[in-house]
Amino acid sequence: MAKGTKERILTAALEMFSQYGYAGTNIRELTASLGLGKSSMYRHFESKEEIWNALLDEMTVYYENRFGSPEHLPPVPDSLEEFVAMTKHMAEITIRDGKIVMTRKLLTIEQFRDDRARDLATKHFLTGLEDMFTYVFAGMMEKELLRREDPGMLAFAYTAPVTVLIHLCDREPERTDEVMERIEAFSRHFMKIYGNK
Amino acid sequence: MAKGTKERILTAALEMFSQYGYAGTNIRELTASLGLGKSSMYRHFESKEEIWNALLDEMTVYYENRFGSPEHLPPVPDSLEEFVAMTKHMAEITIRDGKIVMTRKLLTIEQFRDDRARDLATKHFLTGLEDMFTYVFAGMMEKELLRREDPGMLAFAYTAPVTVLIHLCDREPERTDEVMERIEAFSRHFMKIYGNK
DNA sequence: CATTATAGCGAACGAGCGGTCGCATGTCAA
DNA sequence: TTGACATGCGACCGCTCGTTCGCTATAATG
Repeated sequence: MAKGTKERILTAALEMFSQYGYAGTNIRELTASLGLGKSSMYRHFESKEEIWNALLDEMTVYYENRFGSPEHLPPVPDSLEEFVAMTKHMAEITIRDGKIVMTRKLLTIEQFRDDRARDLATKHFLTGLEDMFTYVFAGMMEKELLRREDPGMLAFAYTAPVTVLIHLCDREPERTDEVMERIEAFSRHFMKIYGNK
Repeated sequence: MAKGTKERILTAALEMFSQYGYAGTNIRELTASLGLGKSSMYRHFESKEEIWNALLDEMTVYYENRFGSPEHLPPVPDSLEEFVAMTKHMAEITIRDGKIVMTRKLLTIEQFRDDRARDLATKHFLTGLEDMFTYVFAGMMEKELLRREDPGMLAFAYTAPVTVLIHLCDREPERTDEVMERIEAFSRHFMKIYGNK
């Protein structure tokens, strides 16, 4: 009669949904992976769909905490080298943290079927990072670290390639190290192009 | 006894798989959408999975034709403006052609479940365009249109953002016009940054 | 101690799944 | 005309799905 059963179910669901999709996941396997009987799940959720909705709720909250408010903006770096280090660190987290990876995979898989997943996908994969880096680049321009350009365009030009590499990593995790190197190399290239001498 | 039944089944399958995924699609609905009896499908394919494999075969062939051989490389533009026009035209096709869109969606949805889909996804979303534009940018550097940089890095920095926008379009097709404008704006920005005066 | 709520279990249910079977029909070669 | 083959159909089969049910054991409440 463990207290954390509901959370364990959600974790297992995230794991299976992100691998096989909502339709490709069945309750029996899900509960079995927790050493739980099929029917016991229904003590905690009304239906399979309620699990799905609970997961999307979690993701919405997570997104709000991570990107939703100004106080969670990263500090504006004081040098180009610091920028590279900071973004490398952020990429490291976003690629190695299993829960974040699974969240991304889930949104990738279900974006065409579920409207909430669709909206979250656009935020997670595009606007979230874009807004954050628009702020960072604007700050770096203030500090004369970067040449004056539209910071929004720069944010897009920077975050989109990183996003593509992160997706590559989700797809082929055995290439994680290679991807991390490419992210760093791209960051350096980007700073070389846009940085003030 | 239409001759094209097999092809019609494949088309309908691509349509449904790309929307609901392989697991979320059932044969009854698929055949019904063609005005065909459920069992008639088995005259043309041994199983649901054989349809899936046939679709992947088609995609592999399509990829080979589009990106696989040197003779399908685009001409190297003679001016920065020509580059913008060319890429805009390519984007237009890739975004508006229903079959290409569905292929992309299918690979997006199934990339974590099926190894062949995974490999095709990496090619379609990354290496294909990258190789093509590495060639284009190298050519443009020869013609002194672009400053001399690693053409591979430039290809990545250019194609990845375009890919992200195309994915946005797959997810929210009502934003197609906006996305096309962003692609053009990004292309111009890119030429402004890397182009020789 | 008695009672109630909570959280687990296996059996079973109806629906829907992928797939098979036997039969009907149209086409075409002999 | 006949026989063989290709293509269609609806009925049906066995299985798996999400879900429900009745029951038990433990924990909390008074």
